[in-house]
Amino acid sequence: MTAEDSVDELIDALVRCTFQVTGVLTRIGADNDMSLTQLRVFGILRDRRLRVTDLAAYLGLDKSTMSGLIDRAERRGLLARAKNPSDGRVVEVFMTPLGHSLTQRLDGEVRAALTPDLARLHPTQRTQLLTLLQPLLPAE
Amino acid sequence: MTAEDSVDELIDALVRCTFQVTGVLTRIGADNDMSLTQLRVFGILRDRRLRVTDLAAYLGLDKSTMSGLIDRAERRGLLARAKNPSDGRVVEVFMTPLGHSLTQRLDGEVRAALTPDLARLHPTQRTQLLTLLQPLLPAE
DNA sequence: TATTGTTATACTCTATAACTATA
DNA sequence: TATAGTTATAGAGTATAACAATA
Repeated sequence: MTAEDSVDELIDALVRCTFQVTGVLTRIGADNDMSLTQLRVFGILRDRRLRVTDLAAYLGLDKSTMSGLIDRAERRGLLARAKNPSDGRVVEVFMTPLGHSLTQRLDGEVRAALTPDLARLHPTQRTQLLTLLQPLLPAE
Repeated sequence: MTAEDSVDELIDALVRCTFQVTGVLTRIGADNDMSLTQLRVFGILRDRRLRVTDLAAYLGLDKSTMSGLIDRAERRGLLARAKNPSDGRVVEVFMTPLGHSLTQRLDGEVRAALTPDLARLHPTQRTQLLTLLQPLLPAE
């Protein structure tokens, strides 16, 4: 097997793994009336308050798309908006207590769903996997 | 660090990695007017011809959703439908030559996008990663 | 009656373009 | 003028319910 083949095979596994994890996230989201995108938004806002534009850039979405996403989450009491006092154009977005508690619950469900598979790896292997995934993660 | 923490940390990396790869797939799909779901459909039909219901089950979608997805891809000449002669209710779906060539091109783009990251791993590490991902892949 | 697939409907996600308000 | 955000619009993705055709 050539080096190129080994990369191709790995990419194949990586893509299938991605769809697998995405399936888990999508299912758990759907059970709670949350889309995959909403899940990402909540993951990002867990420990931050961001402006609409920054949030959109983070997710690779248009500002207008963000407006809609925020609208719907705000209507459900999960997110809130606040005007920035030093620049009247800016709107900051952050999670409400309800949003935080939902996020925590969803995190628990995701862990519960994925832990059984990962538990089949030895602790040493888990450490290895964590290390090997680093090159794929977004640069800081 | 406890064993549970190590699993949690790994799940975190796995989810971030998933969003990263999903971002690559979404971007490449969007450049070719293909959604993530369409990409999955084409991945599945690469070497198969499936009935509408089986395709829906495979993707975890409703039959009616499949009808719409197939409609749009058929209108673009990428997929085709055929009646099953032995059961008049069944419709089989398969890729056209145009669909196949598009799939090949997209595969190339995905490889080109992900290879640089993976090339930063040694061949030995790539083999390790491939092995460690197996427990996460859907059972045969 | 049960199964396969489509259609009608409604809602979310998404981008583009046009707009308002602020700087 | 430029930037931040919203709104109007249009199309894709999604599920539910109702339907037609076949078994």
